[in-house]
Amino acid sequence: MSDPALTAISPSRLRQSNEAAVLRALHRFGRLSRAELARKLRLNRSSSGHIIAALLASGLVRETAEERPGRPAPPRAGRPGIMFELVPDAVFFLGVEIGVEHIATAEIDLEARLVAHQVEPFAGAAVAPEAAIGQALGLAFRAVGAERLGRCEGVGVSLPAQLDPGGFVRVAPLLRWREVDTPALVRRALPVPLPVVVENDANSFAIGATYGRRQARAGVTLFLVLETGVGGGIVIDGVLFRGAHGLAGEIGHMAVPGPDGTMRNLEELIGLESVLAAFAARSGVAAPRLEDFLADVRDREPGAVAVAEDWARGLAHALVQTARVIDPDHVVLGGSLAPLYPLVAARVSAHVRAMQEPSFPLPAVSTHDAPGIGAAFGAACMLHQRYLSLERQPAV
Amino acid sequence: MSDPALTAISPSRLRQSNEAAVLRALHRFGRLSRAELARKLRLNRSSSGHIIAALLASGLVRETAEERPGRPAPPRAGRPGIMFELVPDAVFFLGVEIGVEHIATAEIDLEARLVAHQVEPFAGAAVAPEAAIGQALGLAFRAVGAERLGRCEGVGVSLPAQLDPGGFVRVAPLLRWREVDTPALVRRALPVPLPVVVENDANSFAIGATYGRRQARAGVTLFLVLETGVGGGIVIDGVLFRGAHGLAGEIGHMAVPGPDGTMRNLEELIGLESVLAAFAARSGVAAPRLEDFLADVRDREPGAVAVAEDWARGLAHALVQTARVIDPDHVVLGGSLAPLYPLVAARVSAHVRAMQEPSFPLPAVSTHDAPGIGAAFGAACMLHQRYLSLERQPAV
DNA sequence: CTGAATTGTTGCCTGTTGCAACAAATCAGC
DNA sequence: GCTGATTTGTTGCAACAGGCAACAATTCAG
Repeated sequence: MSDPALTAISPSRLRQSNEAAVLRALHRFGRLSRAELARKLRLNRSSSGHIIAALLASGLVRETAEERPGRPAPPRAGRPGIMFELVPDAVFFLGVEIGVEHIATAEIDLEARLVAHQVEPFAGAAVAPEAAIGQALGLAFRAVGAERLGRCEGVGVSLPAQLDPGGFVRVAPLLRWREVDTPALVRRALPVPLPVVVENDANSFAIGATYGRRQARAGVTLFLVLETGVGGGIVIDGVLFRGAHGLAGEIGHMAVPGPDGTMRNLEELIGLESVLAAFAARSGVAAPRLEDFLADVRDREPGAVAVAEDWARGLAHALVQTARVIDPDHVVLGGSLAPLYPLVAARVSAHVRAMQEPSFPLPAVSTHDAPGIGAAFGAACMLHQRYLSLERQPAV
Repeated sequence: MSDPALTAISPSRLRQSNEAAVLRALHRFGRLSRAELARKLRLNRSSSGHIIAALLASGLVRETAEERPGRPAPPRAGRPGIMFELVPDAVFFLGVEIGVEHIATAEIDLEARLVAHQVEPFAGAAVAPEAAIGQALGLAFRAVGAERLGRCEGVGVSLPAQLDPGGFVRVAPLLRWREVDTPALVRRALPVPLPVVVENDANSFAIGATYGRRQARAGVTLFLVLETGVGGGIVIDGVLFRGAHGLAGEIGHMAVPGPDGTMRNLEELIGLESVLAAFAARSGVAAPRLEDFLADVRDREPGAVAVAEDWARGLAHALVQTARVIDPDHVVLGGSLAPLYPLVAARVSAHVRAMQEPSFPLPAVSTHDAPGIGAAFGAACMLHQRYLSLERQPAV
């Protein structure tokens, strides 16, 4: 309700905001001295000293004893600074992914590094929202001892659903949910009050992939999750762009001309099921597995190569159409079909170049090998990001 | 260079930021008392009193004498508040558009209302950058008396060019510019040092159209400029989204299936020249004017209607593809072809609905009647927005 | 060993907001 | 018309943040 741009800052919020800025800087640069912090944040050395003292007292930051082995500190005149770093296990964040076939959980520390994860089979469409959330949170908190509970600073939930900005589920066809006040259910299922974020699975994946790669934090990055469906998320300068209805980047149903020239849905063209079906038709294998297809492409079997070529053209078309709209500088491919990309990268590039005028700047395409818990990891990252943003509020 | 998210706040910046928040609130709500301001900005009444006192002293704000006639203030217990409002002519902002065929200027006041504008013919492609900028700024400042010069708080320049984030022109084919350090040229041509912003014409138009309509400030809005070319800009929560290379929303070269099913460039399909050419072919008129075409569509002449139907399908396709990527809640059409939209709105909607699954949320489409100075107005608005943002810096 | 450079600390200062109390101004009800 | 309730604006004081300048501590270069 209250527009953040229309909120004034009070001195206490100012301190909170500056402490968060120090935490962000430490997260980004690893270890810094008071003087370096003062320079980076445009503070006085005395002020950064005060802030460091407060963060030391709260246990979020500590002095680093040993020098980093990799960089032996170039000799410089002057008194050497005392380096500080985040205390990784001072706090932690949980993420859970409620999928159609499995539940995944992830725990990350203050440095946003994965410290624990679990995957468990799950009959998504057969479980009611309340039970599903209870099961997922139960799995996540089971691994957390009672003595560590107080150090949890937030829980993120990822769902294959269309969500409004507050996390309310409008409709989740794959789970057969409809009009579910997920945040309320999550809060009720929590052992202690905690900040909660509920987000779409593709968007969660996008944030998680951003957190995993430093260079993607600046600029505009499009993340695509290539499974049977094709999901997507957009991250702008490290912040998730949801769109008006949380559907930004969801290009799975984008219309793309198929090999025969007729318009098709993108995921009918480059989705996992369609690709395997096309491979089956061309190779004669009855129910091929993805690995078989990838192996055949690697071995340049003509049938597989033809299917891969169609895939490359479809992907290229989607990339070009998307680039025209959001002008990204990075595209990151994830999901189980992502390993196909390196095998046909040259073909994709050729198609892209053929469709664009030469002066048009092209995004760099890369793949992200998610270990199957990408969405849960990303959901946890959303709370890490929030914790390091101005609002380190007590609870929601 | 310095990441804004990594900059701490000092008490003096805090005050500046809170003063700007008061100005933004007054711009948005028109007139407010100290107590109302304190509630909206979550400040103490005493603090808002101090801030108002400072703004009164600087002449940016004044007491409003008479009650607003429209709303006769509902009777309420308690001492009535003293209302304040912006002083419109305390400062002003200039915008200039350097086009291919004309130069336009706009002057807006502190309330972002247009107070003066000019248009002058101009041989864009035949004038060197330095001379073009000199001519445009000369026209803009000629209307400003020497005694008002000190109240100018910024100049925006709009160009049909691809620009990097700093306003440096990479290439402007229509003007035949290449690698031009426009901000430097503008600063050199200014009579006094002033904040300067240089922006693409479609992006300028987008910001200007946002400023003109209140409800568009929140959410995601796509603006399309329909001329011979089709330009575009995206505004997210009132802030221009440029993309990685300033090309976000530039969907003119998006591939769209034409009436015969083959893929075509969007602007070859729905651009002004193509539409008039198709109309000429169908109607037999040699060199039809746009008004003739619109009149024929209105009169339901079969040839014109057929052309309009193709246009509607092309536009619908572009809208659907774009909606899949950025998920906007508003689409605003501008440019000389915009008046065609209301005549075929039902057809566009029908095509859009046919291409989307029913659950997909559709953006509301509307038209914006730019008086020919949309880009210049928008360029000025960018400086207004900047003035009301935290950074009210002395000059650049 | 000396000088230059850099860091961290320490008082003191300025400036901003928050708080509480109070006077002023209005409405509702008797 | 008067009283009480309510809201507003003002005022003095307190709390607290960061800036500044000076100083001691520590290191390197010559």
